[in-house]
Amino acid sequence: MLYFCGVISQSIMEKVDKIFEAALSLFTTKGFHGTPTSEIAKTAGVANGTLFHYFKTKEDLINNLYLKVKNEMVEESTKGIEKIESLKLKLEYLWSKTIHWAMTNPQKIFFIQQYMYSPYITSNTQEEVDKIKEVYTDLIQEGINNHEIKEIPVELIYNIATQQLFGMIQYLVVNPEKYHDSEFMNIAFNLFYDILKKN
Amino acid sequence: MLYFCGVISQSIMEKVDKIFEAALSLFTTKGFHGTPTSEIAKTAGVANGTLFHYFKTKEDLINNLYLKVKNEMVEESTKGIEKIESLKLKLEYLWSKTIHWAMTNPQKIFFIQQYMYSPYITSNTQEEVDKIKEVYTDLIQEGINNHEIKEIPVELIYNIATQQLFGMIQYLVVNPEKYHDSEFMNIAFNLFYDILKKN
Amino acid sequence: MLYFCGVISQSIMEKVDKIFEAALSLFTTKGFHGTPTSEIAKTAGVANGTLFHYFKTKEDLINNLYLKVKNEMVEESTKGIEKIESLKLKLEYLWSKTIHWAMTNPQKIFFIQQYMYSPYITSNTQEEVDKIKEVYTDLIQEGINNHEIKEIPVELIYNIATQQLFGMIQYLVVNPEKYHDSEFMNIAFNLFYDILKKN
Amino acid sequence: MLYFCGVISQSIMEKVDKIFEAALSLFTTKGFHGTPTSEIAKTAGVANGTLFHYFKTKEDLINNLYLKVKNEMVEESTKGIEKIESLKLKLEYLWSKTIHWAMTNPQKIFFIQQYMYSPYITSNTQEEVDKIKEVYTDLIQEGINNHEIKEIPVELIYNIATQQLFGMIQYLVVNPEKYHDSEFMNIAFNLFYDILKKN
DNA sequence: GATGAATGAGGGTTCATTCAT
DNA sequence: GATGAATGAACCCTCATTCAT
Repeated sequence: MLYFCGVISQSIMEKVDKIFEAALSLFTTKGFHGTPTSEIAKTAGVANGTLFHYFKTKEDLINNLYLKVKNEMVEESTKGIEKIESLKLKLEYLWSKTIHWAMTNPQKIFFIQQYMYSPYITSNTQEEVDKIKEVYTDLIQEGINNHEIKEIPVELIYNIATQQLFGMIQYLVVNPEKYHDSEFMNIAFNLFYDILKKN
Repeated sequence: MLYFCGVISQSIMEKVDKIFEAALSLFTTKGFHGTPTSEIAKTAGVANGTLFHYFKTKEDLINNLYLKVKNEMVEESTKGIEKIESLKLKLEYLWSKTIHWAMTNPQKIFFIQQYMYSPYITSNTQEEVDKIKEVYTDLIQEGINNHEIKEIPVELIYNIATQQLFGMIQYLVVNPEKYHDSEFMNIAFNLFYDILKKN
Repeated sequence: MLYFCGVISQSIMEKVDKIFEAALSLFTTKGFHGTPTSEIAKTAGVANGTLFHYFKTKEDLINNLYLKVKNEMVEESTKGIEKIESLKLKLEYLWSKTIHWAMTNPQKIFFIQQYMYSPYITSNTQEEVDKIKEVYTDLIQEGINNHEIKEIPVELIYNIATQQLFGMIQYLVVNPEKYHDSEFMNIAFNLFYDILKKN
Repeated sequence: MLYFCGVISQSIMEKVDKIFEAALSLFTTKGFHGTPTSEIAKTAGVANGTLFHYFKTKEDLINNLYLKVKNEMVEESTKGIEKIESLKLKLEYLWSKTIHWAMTNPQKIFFIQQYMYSPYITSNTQEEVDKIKEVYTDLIQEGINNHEIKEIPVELIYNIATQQLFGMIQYLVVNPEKYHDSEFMNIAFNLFYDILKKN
């Protein structure tokens, strides 16, 4: 994938990004099958064939898009976390950063939810995603070792925490005024933290 | 839709059900787009045209299937709940029945997860599904009124509880031996109940 | 074709006629291909299969309908002509009766115009129609023999006269008020008669 | 529609024209419904999808074909008419040129007759065709103003003349030897002209 | 005779992908 | 690299026709 290269001409960068942008919007609203590659190209303002210079197939496009969005979510929510000392504050940092990212990128979070279990996402991509999630599971494992988090399988905690976070985001998308209610958000975080914390 | 009628000849009933069964299996493994109607018909052992005799379009089929599966999940998990007195036991009943249903119908729970946010499911269907979920939200509201459940918006609790339950199911699907470990299941339920229960 | 029989139960008669009526209306407005037999049946108020009791195929239906309508046009326009003596008056009688029939049965004349050259009308049907038109060609031949009509091939005169009549009907359909203008109608007939009459 | 552009690569021009040619032949002999688009493409020597690259639907194809053929008929029959002075000679020129075109393009005239009243031809197309026919109605109006043509509504004269011409063409198609009989053709034209000319 | 569920061949159309320019 | 005309396989859906009741 050329777009991972560091030094690339501006115009090429722009084209790939426009394709990603168009694909994100269209896949989310119309579905994978409901979106012709021709429409993606048209929306992106490039020629039909150009799309296939950057992505071997349509599936290749959605898989790369999925990885890119997942990466972005993790990067955005973990950026600066190393400065924080206590585990609880780290978790709160992650939790609120993730929610912030979701609230400012509703289409992206919706895209993730929609294609998480879709058969278009290959197992190869899933494995890549699994590597990314180690950032989170390592933190959980550390908390277990320090007796701050319950002694429960890491995978289970991760699943439950992630899913619960998604449930919270869903609620905030429908009730965005709550997002600015700090008292509510405080209670909400404790709903999350209480599951993890020991005793 | 004839299959809603009470008295119907066996053979017609069988045909619609065979179509549902084939569609469930194929949509789950190959996706909506990846499954030709011809393959559904062939798998169901009926003619291609027969499918369109019962369902106006392929989308009509998946929407009816989604409703049917959702209904089944709720019915199976709530059957007999009226005999139980305490709220906590009611919640445990629902929780374990739902997990039991999911473990014995892995394809159905996977189908729900996969098509929950898909654009193929119309808003009309979503509204029907929302009516079904009242069984759960009524129970939560009752618990809030009795001061047994936290005073948090019902919608939020429902979202978080549901999503967390899905997280648990995902874990059990990957680690089925845990399902028979009653100690584990006990801890697991408390992870669920602790979020809901007041202090 | 059962509907040609003299003694038939009322209900059967009615069904065939309702099918004819529905087919006439639908074929004219939506075309042969654009009209499913199921819609004809539904419009006629009979079951889908009933149509195929009376007509072996859809083509059989349109061919019989075409013959029926053509027959009706000829019968309606020639009824009572035997009482008239002069050739000119006979022609005027035919001309005005045909126009009258067309104006009171616009759908039928439109149907004839539309399917006259259509490939759905078999050569067999065309031959039947050709037999019907002898009523007219015989009259023309008689006029030629009596030196009242130009000595031009009968077929040509018939073609020209028929087509010109259709041209007139088309005009009257668009401008129906002219139909009640007897001065106009008189001029119009002479446009028709002048081509035929010798000198 | 690219084929309307003046400067176009030969190969594109050829493809559209081959599709038109194939469609004309097949629609005329087998009817609109009786002709699969796949057969049109095959006959034209292009891929099935290519047809839909140039025409949005099958109906779009027949409408464009109808317009093209009508246009050709008018252009062929009016080419050079401006050099002729007298109205009678102009009419004779039009009449004989039209018949000539019809005799050398029997399939095209048959196509026009067959689809003139068909529901596949949209009202939009009919309006376009109506614009073309002004060439003729203007000429008739001019003749009426000069007291050379009967004072009868232009629309009526146009209808009658057109239809009568079609009647003549039909006759000539069945009896082509008459087309070379100049005495016959002379009489034939007078059958046409006598309706129009004043007294 | 009348019905209408069931059929399955067939057709219009779409669209991912290619490739010559 | 970028284009977009061309492709043709594949799919959803229609509908004339059958046949058991």
